[in-house]
Amino acid sequence: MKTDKLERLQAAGWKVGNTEDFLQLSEEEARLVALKLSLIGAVKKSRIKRKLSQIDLAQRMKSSQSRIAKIEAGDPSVSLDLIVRALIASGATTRDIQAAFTTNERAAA
Amino acid sequence: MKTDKLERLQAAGWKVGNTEDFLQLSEEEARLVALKLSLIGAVKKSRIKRKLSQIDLAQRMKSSQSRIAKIEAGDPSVSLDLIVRALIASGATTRDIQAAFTTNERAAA
DNA sequence: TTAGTCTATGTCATAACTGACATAGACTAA
DNA sequence: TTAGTCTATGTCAGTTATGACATAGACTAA
Repeated sequence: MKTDKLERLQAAGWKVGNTEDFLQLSEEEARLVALKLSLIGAVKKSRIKRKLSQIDLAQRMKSSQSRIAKIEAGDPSVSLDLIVRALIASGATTRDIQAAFTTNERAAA
Repeated sequence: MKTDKLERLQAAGWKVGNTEDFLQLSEEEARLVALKLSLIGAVKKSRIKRKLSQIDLAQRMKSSQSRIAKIEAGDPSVSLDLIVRALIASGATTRDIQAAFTTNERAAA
């Protein structure tokens, strides 16, 4: 764990002893969430760019409109698999997907 | 669809009329599979690089050794979520993940 | 040999995800 | 108003993914 974060947490009154596992996990969890959000944004951006309605995209990937809405709303029931499938189906290029990751990197830094 | 691919498929005797949806889907499916494989490779590479056993990595991400083995074996029961979580837990940097995408891009080109 | 470490594979109950459906809200155009 | 299009949200039965466990194989070192 990074020292500055550790200090901030300790200053906030956190006991940072055997809770390292927990903190470590949180940081990784946060990274995954940030990544998902980034990809979700890319889905919506790509869909709009191609002038596709949620129904259009749903048909392309053999899903349903409600699921597309949930994807874009960041619903917790949506898997990373589905997000990426939507991204691909929406016509996003590999470069677009990479860009989403890059955005994620900036946000995490 | 790209013309060369279309021609290859037609030459192979495929009827490329109203089966476009199917072919389109296959192409997207293939892209997802390629992406997964690429990330799987990155997981193993990152794990080995950090000298972690499958058990070590499993503990880091609160999973099990058998699941790590399945990830690396490309078992169909493994989700993209789990692969990416393993990748993050293995200590892979965002740059490493991006590199996996780059590899994928080359493979798809 | 024996023991230890690491990885692979199968199974299973539980948990998580999915598409489909209903329904509602926002907005636009007759 | 009315109808149409698009999106949001809730529910649910069926499907898929999960961790845990057992077990086996490969390899190394005593």
